[in-house]
Amino acid sequence: MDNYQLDQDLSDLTSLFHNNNRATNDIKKEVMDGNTILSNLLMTPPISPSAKRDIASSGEQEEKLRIPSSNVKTMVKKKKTYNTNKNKVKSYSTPNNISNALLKDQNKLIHLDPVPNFKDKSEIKPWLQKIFFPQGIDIVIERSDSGKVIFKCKSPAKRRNNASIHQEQESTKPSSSNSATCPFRIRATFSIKLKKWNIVVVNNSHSHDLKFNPNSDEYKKFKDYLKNSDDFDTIKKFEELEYRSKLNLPINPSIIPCDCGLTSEIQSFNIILPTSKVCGAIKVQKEKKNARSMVSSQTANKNNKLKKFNEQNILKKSTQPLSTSNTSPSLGSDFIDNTNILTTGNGDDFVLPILTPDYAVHKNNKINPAPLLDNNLLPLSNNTNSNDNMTTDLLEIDFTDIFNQSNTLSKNVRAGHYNSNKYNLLEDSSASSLLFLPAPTSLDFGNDDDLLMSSKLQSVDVSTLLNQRRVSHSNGDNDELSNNLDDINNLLSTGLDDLDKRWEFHDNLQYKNDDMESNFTSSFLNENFDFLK
Amino acid sequence: MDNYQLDQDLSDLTSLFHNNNRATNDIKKEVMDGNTILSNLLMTPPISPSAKRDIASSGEQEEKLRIPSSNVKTMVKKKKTYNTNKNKVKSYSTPNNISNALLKDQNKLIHLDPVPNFKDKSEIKPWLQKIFFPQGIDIVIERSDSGKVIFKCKSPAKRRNNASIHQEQESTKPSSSNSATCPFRIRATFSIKLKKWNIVVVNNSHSHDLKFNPNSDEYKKFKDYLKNSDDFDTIKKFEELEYRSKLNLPINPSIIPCDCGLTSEIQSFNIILPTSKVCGAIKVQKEKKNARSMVSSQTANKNNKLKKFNEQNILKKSTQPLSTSNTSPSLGSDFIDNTNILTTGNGDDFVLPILTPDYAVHKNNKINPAPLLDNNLLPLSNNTNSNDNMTTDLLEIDFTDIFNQSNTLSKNVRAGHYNSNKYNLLEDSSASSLLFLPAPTSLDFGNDDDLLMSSKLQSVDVSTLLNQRRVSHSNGDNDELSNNLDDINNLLSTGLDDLDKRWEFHDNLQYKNDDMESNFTSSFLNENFDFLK
DNA sequence: TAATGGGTGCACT
DNA sequence: AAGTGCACCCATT
Ligand SMILES: [Zn+2]
Ligand SMILES: [Zn+2]
Repeated sequence: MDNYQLDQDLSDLTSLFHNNNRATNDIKKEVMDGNTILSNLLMTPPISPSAKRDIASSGEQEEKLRIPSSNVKTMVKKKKTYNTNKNKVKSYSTPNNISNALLKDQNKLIHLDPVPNFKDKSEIKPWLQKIFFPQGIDIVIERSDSGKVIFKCKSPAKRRNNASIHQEQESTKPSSSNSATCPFRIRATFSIKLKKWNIVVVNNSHSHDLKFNPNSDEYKKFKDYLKNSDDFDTIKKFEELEYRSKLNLPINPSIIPCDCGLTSEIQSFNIILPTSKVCGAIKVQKEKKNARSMVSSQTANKNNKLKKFNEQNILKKSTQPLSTSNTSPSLGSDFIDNTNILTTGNGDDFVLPILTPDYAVHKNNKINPAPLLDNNLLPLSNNTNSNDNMTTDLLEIDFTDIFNQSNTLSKNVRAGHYNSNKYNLLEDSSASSLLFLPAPTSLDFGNDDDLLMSSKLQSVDVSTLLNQRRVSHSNGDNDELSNNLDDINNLLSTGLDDLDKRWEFHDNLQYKNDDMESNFTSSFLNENFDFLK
Repeated sequence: MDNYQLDQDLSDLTSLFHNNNRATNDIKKEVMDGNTILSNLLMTPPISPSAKRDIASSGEQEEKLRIPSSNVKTMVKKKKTYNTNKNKVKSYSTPNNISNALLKDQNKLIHLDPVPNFKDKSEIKPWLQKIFFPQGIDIVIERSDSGKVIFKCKSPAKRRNNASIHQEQESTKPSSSNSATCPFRIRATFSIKLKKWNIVVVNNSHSHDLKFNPNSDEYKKFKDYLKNSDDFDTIKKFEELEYRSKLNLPINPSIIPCDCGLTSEIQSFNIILPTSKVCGAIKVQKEKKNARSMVSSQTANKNNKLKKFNEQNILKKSTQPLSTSNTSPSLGSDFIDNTNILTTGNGDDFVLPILTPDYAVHKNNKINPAPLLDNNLLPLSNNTNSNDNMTTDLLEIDFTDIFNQSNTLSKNVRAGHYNSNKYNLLEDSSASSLLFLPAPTSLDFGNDDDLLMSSKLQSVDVSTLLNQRRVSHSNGDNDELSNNLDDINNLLSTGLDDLDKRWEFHDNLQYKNDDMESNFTSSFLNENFDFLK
């Protein structure tokens, strides 16, 4: 999965070492003489991946280092590791509370509980999509069988449409941010004893930004499913989500019901930017267990048993999973009695995340906008999406209250409310999670040169979001206009409070925008956010 | 895929560096002081994969080494290449002549012509399997849509079953010879205009040995297909092929009819070992064309057209491709008038390849036997395969004539007949095929230290085959017996003729065998090959 | 279906 | 030699 990246790592580390050797050539001389082989190894210009594999795997790094002969088809000892997640700390989350868990438990297993009593394997994905689309995570099935479904997230950076002709430059393609490298996984396994599906978020981290994309194929299929399920409530909620996304308004995940039966009221609207990058994830080290008595693998026909079970019992595989059921996954009556449920009590003091707007900060300090927002962009036009049969008039939604509310409550975050939440039910694994950043009790910007606003758990208020939104709304061309941040900062100054240094960008920061968008931003701000002035 | 291994490499290299630092601590002292950052970096015990990713992707390794911040996305330019095969030299082959073409045209596109008028996409694979199973190529579909099917070969080296318990050593797995790396491809594309399927062998080379494996899943499915098709002729032929394979007898590809309508009589039985490694393949270098006028990609909806065509016309997709048809792909009446057909005339002087027995020679001079031949091994037992309903009694087959014939005719190869064949219809592209080895006019063994008997086009006779067969028939355990080659050579001396040096193995050559197999070999030889004495 | 990890055929996009 | 969603597999502990 990650081999290109790791390959890069290896060669980069190699050249690090190499440069290190050269830079301190005199001093290193004797060292190199004492380690001729290693040095030679690092001096040879291109080490092929396979050659490097051979080098690294040649023995247990005893005393002598030897250069492997080429063309050797060495049998590389390679051991699959199993049960690597057994050592991970478990956390539990209700589906409604998943956004908190995703933020906090980045190196834990997050058990989703409760889950509906799925009648069919195909019902799991839409149910999860209801939860994870608002989190900006577009899930697809990576692998499945009769008793297991592994979901991964379908990250963006896909095939680009070449709009311009005579394109001398090749279409750039991010080499390390495709979905294959993203470690995020959700595992659903069916327990025949309990006759229920267990759902666990396995690797809660991402190699890419999180952004709800209403144009994705998966989302379209998901909407079709909702229509076929006559789940009008969810349809309505997702229309709101969609609209907010196109306006880059803050997204409140709680607007989507999870159908888990626990519709705990969400009372706090504090806004938190979720981390968009892998930040706290520490994969559990794979332990080498010495040979213990091996059980004979008599479980070979387990899948067959499971199939038989499915045939004889409730689960019936449908050939068209997206159009099968009027059985919308739902309602408390479907639930199995589960005494293991750990809930967060009454759900008070939840800190809900919202999604970062459509942008990505790159190392070279360019802000790359996400591709193409369609022409539904303008909020007050009648140019709504082509989805017919919708029951809600989106123009009737009033976002002002939400903004006021979040703007107000975000101050509670700074006042320390954030740390008073009680959703961490198990012990914190901070001992093993060296990279984990605790939730901030005060906002803390501008002290991170390269990261800009990502990579940290950050509490912001609506003005920040609007500011980001402005930056993010370019349409993907290469024009680079220098915008006047001061205007925006002045406009939003009443909302900045004590957060003055927030938008002191790097000197050489460049970001993209276009005129239409700028105009729209200004007028939109003027029309809708008088309270900021 | 390989990230665990590369991960290992990285940490191994890290600890190499680390140990290096410690072992030469005094000298390194200053170096480390001058590179505090790097050293610290390497000193921290567990570098998480993501952290390593971040480290490696930090810029272009200029002069200063700095610790990069996380979350940097580097954009790597990567260009898809299209029409890479346009520059390849085309050759044409009838299906019956494919074995020649595969041997000779290793860096050409081999157009198969004629092909039947397939009623359904699903008919293509079985038809190709009839051709390529006898070549030792187990094809699977890599990708398909309504107008295209890409086949690749499913190479061996799969998941091994662990026979022994308490296996301290991990299951070894060849790291570079899996099917993903084998370049061999067959492309079938449907032409709407001609209303026919065109089939082209695209990359005629392999990264592995070619060996017909009757135990493969694909072959079992293929046999099921044949049964459902009531194609008794083919069933019979493949039973013979299967039996020969298990006895490691030479396989004559012509025994399988191709149903192309051209049943040209095969008259020559010269035996040639096909190359088992990538030897003559030169992949066409992907050319960078400077910006030329790009044609607008208006072919986006071609697939839709094809689908519509398929719906309106003959092609109907069946949901169960292996059990659909009594329409066995067959017979001249199915053919479309095709004026482009290039044939080989009367098919005289064809040099037919046979497959190497079940072995693989590795660089370390160990002969690794192919996995597990089942208990059908003994030729004279009634312990035939569990496939019922077969119409032939395999025990009635007399192999002696075949051996005599091939033994006799193999001398024609040495006499120069081999080069007199006329099947190369297009101009030879020897200018661009630097690695292509012309067909040998005399046999030539023992001058290849490492490759032993692979990587070259070689003509052998039956005694060689028997000898190889003996070596190959171990059953995969790790015992290494030293066998007495002299006995075999004496036994077969009358067949060796002028080929004396053939079995002078390398000194440190070790090969595997077991007692049962040795006994079987001896008795089998004694009973059936009196003519050799 | 105990839990967990992975390979890969192949059709959809 | 499209990339990938997904399912049918199998592996180890
Ligand atoms: Zn992800
Ligand atoms: Zn191959």
